Amino acid sequence: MALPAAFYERDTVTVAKNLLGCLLVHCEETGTTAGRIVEVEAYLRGDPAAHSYRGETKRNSAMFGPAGHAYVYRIYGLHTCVNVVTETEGAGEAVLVRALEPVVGLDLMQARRGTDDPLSLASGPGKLAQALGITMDLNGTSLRDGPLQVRSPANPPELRPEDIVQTTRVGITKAADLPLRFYLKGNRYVSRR
DNA sequence: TGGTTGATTTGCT
DNA sequence: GCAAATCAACCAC
Repeated sequence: MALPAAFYERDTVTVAKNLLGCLLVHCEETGTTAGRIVEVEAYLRGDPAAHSYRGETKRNSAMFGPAGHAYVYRIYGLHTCVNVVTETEGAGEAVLVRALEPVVGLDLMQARRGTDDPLSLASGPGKLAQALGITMDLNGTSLRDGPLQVRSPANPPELRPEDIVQTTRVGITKAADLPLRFYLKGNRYVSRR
């Protein structure tokens, strides 16, 4: 089921850790695809690596919108990345979803990604967006009642603190030393170890 | 208004 | 290991 607004209206690191194990679901006419979130990164206020660092712009405006909505952006002209907006409206904080373990609609994901290897379907921010068919028109939409949703699994497995690895973020040049990346320990679908 | 830049992926050396 | 692909947004002039 969809998560309550209060889930997102907490400090971003807490939300990031609690998103691990949740499902990211995309429902559309073509079919439904979904995956379990196994890797995330937090982007905070005052964080030089965050898109919100220099204030609100046309591109990052969704990051300053209400918590529980999506911030979707395009990178390198060809890849799309998905964020979960957190904290309070105007904070400019979000969690980047970096990897999924494919759960629903594997055939559709394989067709979109052009590969059969389950380990390559969604093990990266650009890959998972492509696998789920996420496009820029989902930018700013609600993750609680829109076509793209975050849901709690039917039987949430118990997640202990020692099951989560905390380390530095991937692919950034600024604030590269901050330990704001989180992933499920030992999970084979994370983007890199 | 023009030059620069990525929260990436892929394929080739 | 490294470079290309590819473009909208951003920022300095």
